[in-house]
Amino acid sequence: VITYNSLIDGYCRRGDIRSACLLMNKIRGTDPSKYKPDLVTFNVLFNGFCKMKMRTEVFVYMGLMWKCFLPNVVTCSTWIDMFCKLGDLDMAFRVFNDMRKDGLLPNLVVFTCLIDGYCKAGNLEVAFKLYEDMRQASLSPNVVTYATLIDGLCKRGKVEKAGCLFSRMLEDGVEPNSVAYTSMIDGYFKKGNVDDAMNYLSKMRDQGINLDVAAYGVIIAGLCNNGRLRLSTEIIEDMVRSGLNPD
RNA sequence: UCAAAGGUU
Repeated sequence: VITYNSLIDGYCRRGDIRSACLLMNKIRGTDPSKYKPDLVTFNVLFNGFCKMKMRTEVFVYMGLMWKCFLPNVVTCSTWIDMFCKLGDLDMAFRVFNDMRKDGLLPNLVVFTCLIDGYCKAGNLEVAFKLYEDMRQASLSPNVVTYATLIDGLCKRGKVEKAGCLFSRMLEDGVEPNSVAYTSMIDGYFKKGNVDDAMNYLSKMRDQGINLDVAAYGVIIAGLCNNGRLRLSTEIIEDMVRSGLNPD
């Protein structure tokens, strides 16, 4: 089953949902006590559907799953993430409430999915309320949670608040990564504040965090959009020197 | 063996 699950996961990641489903149906069809899909098989398929925004297929397989398994935390976070990304926050919240009713404890990932959903919908109030809720549930926000909130603030133009949250993250003992820095840098560039963007870039480098392709993309575009073409060509040279190719 | 965050509009 583990081998099958990995195969199905591989198909899903390639975007080949068709092959994934065919394989799933095949192991469901080999009735005997030979192979049976387990909950992970369903989770993997759900994730594939979610990435492709195949909402109706999810409902079909939900029905199949219920016949043999109860959803676990991974199942629920996959559903919640999908509904959030489809913009159906009410449904996402419903899954969140239902899982608690069924005695499942939402974990860090579940909260972070919801927080991201509300951030992207522009509802920072609820996002921060969830951030408080998770702390009250004795869950410690990690760098993904913080990066999500920081990006939400930056995208709404609240770069100063994002900077405060960035500091709070450090006080909280959470190590920033390239994603958290990239959101801050992007936020400042979009405000036309090249100096503070470059400040965060220096901090990032001081901490020995390697710039990845997304980080370079933000910096290069930011410098270009702010008329600093000379500097941006230097950054491009850096990127090439570090062995990354502009994509 | 499975779930969450950043750049391209």
